[in-house]
Amino acid sequence: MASSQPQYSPKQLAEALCVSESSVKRWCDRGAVPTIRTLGGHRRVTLDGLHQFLKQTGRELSNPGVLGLPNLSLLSRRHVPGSDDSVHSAFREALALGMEATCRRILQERITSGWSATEAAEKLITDAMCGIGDAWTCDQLDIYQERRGCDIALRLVNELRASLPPIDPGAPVAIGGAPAGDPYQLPTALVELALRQVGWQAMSLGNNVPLESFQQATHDCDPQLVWLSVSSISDPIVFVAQVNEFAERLGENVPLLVGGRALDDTIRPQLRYTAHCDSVKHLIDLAALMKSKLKRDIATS
Amino acid sequence: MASSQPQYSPKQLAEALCVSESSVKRWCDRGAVPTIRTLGGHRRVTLDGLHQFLKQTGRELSNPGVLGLPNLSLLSRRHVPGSDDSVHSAFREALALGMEATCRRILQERITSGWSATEAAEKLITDAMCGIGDAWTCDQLDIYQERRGCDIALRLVNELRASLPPIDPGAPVAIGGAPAGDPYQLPTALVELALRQVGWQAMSLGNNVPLESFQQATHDCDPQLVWLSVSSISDPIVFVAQVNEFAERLGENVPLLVGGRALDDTIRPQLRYTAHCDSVKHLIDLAALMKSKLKRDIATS
DNA sequence: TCGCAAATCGGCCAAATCGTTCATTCTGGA
DNA sequence: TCCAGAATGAACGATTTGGCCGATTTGCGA
Repeated sequence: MASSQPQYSPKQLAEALCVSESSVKRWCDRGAVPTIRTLGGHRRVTLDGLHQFLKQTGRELSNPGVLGLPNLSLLSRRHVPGSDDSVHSAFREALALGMEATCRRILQERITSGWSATEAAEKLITDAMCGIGDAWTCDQLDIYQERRGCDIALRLVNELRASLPPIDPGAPVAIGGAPAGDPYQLPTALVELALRQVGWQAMSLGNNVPLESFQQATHDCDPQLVWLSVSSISDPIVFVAQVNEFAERLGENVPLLVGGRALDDTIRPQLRYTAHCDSVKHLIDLAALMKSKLKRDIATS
Repeated sequence: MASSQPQYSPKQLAEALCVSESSVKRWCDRGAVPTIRTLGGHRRVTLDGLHQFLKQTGRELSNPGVLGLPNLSLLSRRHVPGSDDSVHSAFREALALGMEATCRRILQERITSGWSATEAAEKLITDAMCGIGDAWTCDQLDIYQERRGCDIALRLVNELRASLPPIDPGAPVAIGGAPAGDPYQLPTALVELALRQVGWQAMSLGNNVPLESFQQATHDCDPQLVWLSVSSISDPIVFVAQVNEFAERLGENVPLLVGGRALDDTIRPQLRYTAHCDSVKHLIDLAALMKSKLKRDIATS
């Protein structure tokens, strides 16, 4: 997360929230607002603490300006439906120009206005990378801009990943990645983020991992779920054969989720898999379902 | 080895703690922060003293970057680093097994015991990745372990990068990356980290970037320094020709630093470049030198 | 080694914040 | 409708904080 963490005094919060200073102090003392103290005993509230408070109480800053914060309600998802495009294009442009701080800010604003980390990341990043890819094939962008954009996006995803609450060690394990010949890191990183957010102990093996190595990893980690993110296929025939062998060995008990833009209508029918996901949203729903099913199975056994 | 502990001034602590310099001075005088004095009476706080203060008051650095410390609580400081070798092998093993938290802890202990972020990262990570590479070619490790290790290491480097103080917008610009056919992201990320730490506005273009795209980037960004990190070469003849053409176009005013394990004695003599760096340490020294030279040039012009 | 710019010193003061108390307003039930 | 309990907002002296100042020290380059 951002290295600089601003802090606010009760008076500032009071003005931003349009309540009295006394109330803010009481809320701090009651524990509703996470508060730290200076050595002399003055209350200080970090930005994280403020966000936590706002989220838990469903409150909004009626006057964010005094804290130097952007007006979140204007970005609210339901309030400005038509602004999606403008936000997306702003993000895409910033990513192409290597303006990492701007990208991070847009993503953060998206999240503070009610999107989940996964939703915001998927929408903004996949859209932007598609757009950059298109522009690149049209010679409007240079290769280095595409590469740099990938690096920045990966950093953002990793930051979101780090900001998630710690994983429950008892949670079911999921592993996955991108197969050999697939150089894309972002999709599998997004899948990992999504699964972690819905409570899986998800671990991405990375990109360009041969399916034999998936098999070894499955043996080592004993997962309850395996995903395969496929953005690029070098040899379709070999790919289909290897995936099917892998699926065969996985057996019935471990579901195999596949997805990715390389799995088009010519490839997909030839593959053995448990489910195909068109989007991360789809994946999340499936994963949540499987998690609760696992829980039931354990409870009944 | 870093023998003497780093020391911080009240002003630095103030920024890291998000309080005023006056308050830090008062806290020092009150005895809350263990303080030593220079002969002339200036206050200095050692890293140990800082730890003691943070632990006793249950406090965290809200802005650790300005002290060159990683962005994590210093409370969990178990000071049992052991010998260099044992630390290295522990890190290597944790990386191979995907134990990200352990890796992060070892790296941070290294930094809080006086190493700079760059030094610690280079020593631990390059050593570990070499070791993992060796074990992999010997069939002791699986491919997925190597890929996962790279991903984790890259995350760690990016976390250190994020914990650095914000870049001075007036600082000289440096760009660089790994050329086409080179799939390694870590080396160029480490170089970027190192340059940022010594005050450059460094931006990595990523891996697998064609030299033509380097040229475009040079045109777009107008850097004062360009680096080329080469860990793998597909076609040596083409590579040499392209690097030399690139160096030619760069001209005299923009130094080209090259490095990486692929530049062996058969390749290097054929290349045009300003300097070759055997290690990141070497690179840091050179970059610091060039930065001060730039400063002088600007001052005299 | 010397000189100079930047950092730090100690002290001072206005403004902010502390904890507390009390009057007022809001809320839900008899 | 009335009342008791809870939350809010305002006011108080005591304490802390943050910025300012001229004098001194430090660190770096010539």
